[in-house]
Amino acid sequence: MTVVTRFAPSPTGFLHIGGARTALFNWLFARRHGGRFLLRIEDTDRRRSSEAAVAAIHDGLSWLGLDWDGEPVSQVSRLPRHAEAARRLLDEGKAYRCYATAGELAEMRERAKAEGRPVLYDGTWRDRDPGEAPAGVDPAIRFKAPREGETAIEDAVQGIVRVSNRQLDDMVLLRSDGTPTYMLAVVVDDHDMEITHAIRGDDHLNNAFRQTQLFRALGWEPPVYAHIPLIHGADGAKLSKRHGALGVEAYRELGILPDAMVNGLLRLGWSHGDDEIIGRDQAIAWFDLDHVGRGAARFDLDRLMNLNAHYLRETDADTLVASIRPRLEDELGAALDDRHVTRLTRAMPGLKPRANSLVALAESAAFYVRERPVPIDAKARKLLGGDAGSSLHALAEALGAIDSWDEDGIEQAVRGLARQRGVKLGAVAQPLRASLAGSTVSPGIFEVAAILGRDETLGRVHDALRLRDPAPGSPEI
RNA sequence: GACCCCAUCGUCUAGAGGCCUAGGACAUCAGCCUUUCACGCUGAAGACACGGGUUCGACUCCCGUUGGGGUCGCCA
Repeated sequence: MTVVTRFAPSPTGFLHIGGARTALFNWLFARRHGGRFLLRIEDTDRRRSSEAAVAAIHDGLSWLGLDWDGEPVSQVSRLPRHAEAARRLLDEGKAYRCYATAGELAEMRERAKAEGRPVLYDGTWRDRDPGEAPAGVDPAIRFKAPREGETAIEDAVQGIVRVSNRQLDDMVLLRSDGTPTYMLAVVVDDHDMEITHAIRGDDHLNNAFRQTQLFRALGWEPPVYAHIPLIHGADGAKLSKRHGALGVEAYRELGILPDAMVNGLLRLGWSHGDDEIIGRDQAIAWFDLDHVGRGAARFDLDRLMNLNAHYLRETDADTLVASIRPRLEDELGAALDDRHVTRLTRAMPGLKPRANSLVALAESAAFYVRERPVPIDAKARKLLGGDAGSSLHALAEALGAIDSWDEDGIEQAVRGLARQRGVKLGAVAQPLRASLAGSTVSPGIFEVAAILGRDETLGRVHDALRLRDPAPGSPEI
């Protein structure tokens, strides 16, 4: 039997991390078993569905690298099929027409609530003579659910879960306007798409009972259900759009790498012993339903950032430069040329271990490609004050005398200078850093100078000197 | 309210009756490394919600309590 899973979001907003994780688990499970992973857009509620949301879901999945098999299925397109199933049930006496109005239903619920009974449809039209149907009212089609006994599901994550049939009422299959409800549509589509495993959020656990009944009534076998716990917000409540939940694109904006996101989402609810860093291929090889946790988890940005830092370090320089290029050009307001790109590429090994996101990486890389004079921040200016002047003069001289402009040569020159002046290395290295990076923080300063090149380095040192002692008439920096 | 699910450090988790003096990771703190900041390394602090059983022995099994979450739509 080929494993077939599906991700079935309703297109009412962006793809948030809960949905992303559900998609990931389904994708992983399908890939693990060499099966198919399908995408189905549950858009039977036309009023709340939007094309933009469908696009956002596609974008989100693509960004995460969760490729689906075949064309996405739009649930509305299958309306005739759904109606057909409802009609069949009607013909077989397993469903009936219900003429209750919205008002009557609301009243019914009020009453049940007041009397402390379960809030369920009371089945008024279940056995009522259709001849009593009020004129001019379009009926909804309801499922004739079993009233005795219980319904059980064997959930791959939750174990056996059973509920008394008295807790389940006659759900609507077809609305009075003839459109199918979610319950009917999922069952028919899961069957037609030959879904073998339905991995979805815990919030669907209760639906599984009704869906199982429907499957049986239609003479079909339900898929294996696996209800995974919801991801909660920092306050422990359900993650929802109105709850400040972020879409995956928000994490992309934050400079998170897809691999880090996938790893982070994976570890939220699934584990493999003490392993924390689990790459995509490893995840496919290892993923199973047995190790999905049963308790709800909260999403922790710190952990994600740590993972992101790891994957950042694993990424090669060219890819990284390409990734931060748009941000950099945006920041600089100018296009980068080949010289800049070469510089950045050489700088990546030094920059990578200091960044935990593409945003941070771009920020820390900016000084490499800024035009002179580079802006000097407040802390760096302090380093350039006091007696840094003579150090800088001496530095300019020593650097100017270097034969081979490489990291070793520069280090020798600068260390030699410090020794010669009887000061600690920091006394000359820090002013140099401030001049070159415009900041008190940067990769190793010999490396920075080597990558910047002799002319740029000396130019920036002289800029710093000018900043200290502006020559008459020269512009303030 | 009814029904369903869940419950290990602040957070994510390992743990399938003795391997637990409860392990790992993030975060926190201290130290090392060091030209800055990171990275890295070393160490510290930090949890089995509570109460009953079952058992020679419970984090692990059962029951209850408490707490949290979910669902009760002609939404999905």
